[in-house]
Amino acid sequence: MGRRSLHTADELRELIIGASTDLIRESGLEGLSAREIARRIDYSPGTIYNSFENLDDLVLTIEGRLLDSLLDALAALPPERDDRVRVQKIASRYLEFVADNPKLWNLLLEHNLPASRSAPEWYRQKLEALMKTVERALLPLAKDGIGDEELARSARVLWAGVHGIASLSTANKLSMVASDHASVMLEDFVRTYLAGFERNKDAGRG
Amino acid sequence: MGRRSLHTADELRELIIGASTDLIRESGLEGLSAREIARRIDYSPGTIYNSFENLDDLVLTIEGRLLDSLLDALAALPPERDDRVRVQKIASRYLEFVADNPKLWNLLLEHNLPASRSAPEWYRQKLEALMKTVERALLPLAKDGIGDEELARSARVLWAGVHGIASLSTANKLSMVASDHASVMLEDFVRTYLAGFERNKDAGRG
DNA sequence: ACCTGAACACCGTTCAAGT
DNA sequence: ACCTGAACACCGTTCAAGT
Repeated sequence: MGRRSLHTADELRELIIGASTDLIRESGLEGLSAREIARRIDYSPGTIYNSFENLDDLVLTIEGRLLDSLLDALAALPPERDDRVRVQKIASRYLEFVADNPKLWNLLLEHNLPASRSAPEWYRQKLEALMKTVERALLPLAKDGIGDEELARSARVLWAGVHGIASLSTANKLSMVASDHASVMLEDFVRTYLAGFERNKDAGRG
Repeated sequence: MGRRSLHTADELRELIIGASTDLIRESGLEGLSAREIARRIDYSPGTIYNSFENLDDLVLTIEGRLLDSLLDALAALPPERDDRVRVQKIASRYLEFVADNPKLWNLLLEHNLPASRSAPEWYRQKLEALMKTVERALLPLAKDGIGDEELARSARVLWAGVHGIASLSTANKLSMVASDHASVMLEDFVRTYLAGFERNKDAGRG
């Protein structure tokens, strides 16, 4: 029938992203389907493929926005005098963010690109920005003259740990973390890790 | 047509599990379908539903076997005089296991039961057994008179961290961990965490 | 008793045809 | 130019009917 320009290309794109985000919030990646999106925005399934190459691209776009809002949330954190507290705040803001958007966050873990594709450059850059945030927070606690590489590794290790706790608690995975205890565990983890990290400052390896 | 008893119920069950495991090894959870299993074992799709209630039950069974073999692998670890080295060995045996069975291991992360179901008791027990292994390894490094609860929490925190590194590296997720560096990061993580953990032995909180 | 295979209610994606 | 909707190749699951 060719209903023409009821929405601009941009509006249509946003409609699709909005409906998809709703669907994922409601029932996760499993709940997302091109046909269901089409039903909700009152277009035919085929239309979605004018705005996005396929569902993977749509999901990647949503993941990108999610990473942006996490970056914003971390950037909005008030300044902190105590460097250890600053790392703690970053970690708990992350946990809070994940807890506020559990299904949406799970996208980042559940969604696998086909083996033939790897994540686009802009996606990698957002992750890189995230790591830089952690590195900056960690730097004041590091021993003098720590190398870029060692700092980067420490930040990734710390982040992986934070991520492990957050993801196990939120996805209710390996059901080992009661989610109401996640914040306690996280604080415990960061404190313990930082204690070990700062110990490196004074002495060599234990 | 009712081809009768070509295989016993048990044999059929094993055929299904075997074909499913192959499929997952080849192409992950996405590659698994009742119809494809049926094709491979030369039965009709309906037959699978005589052996398993549905695909979730089948997947849960496979996850159980995977956890069993991890438990076996950890139990087979040779004794170790140094307590810190023992924890390191457990962690790296875990990483090795995950690296050897990446897609299969990903089941544990990707596969979500419907909200209406929670994991069966036997499943929780296997996870509990895993945690006990970590707790036992951690105990000699803890301060005297550490409480059961604190030990349990520390073990979970340590495990979550190990898990975070392993899962990010294997799933190639958040593409922040070059997988050839995973073992270095893991060693770094365990060393740093243990240093912090043991510091608690002597002093109060930092 | 065991197994089939059609049936139902779904998918993602493409593309000729319509306005 | 934009959108449709039928078409193709798939799903999970059920269950009457066959041997």
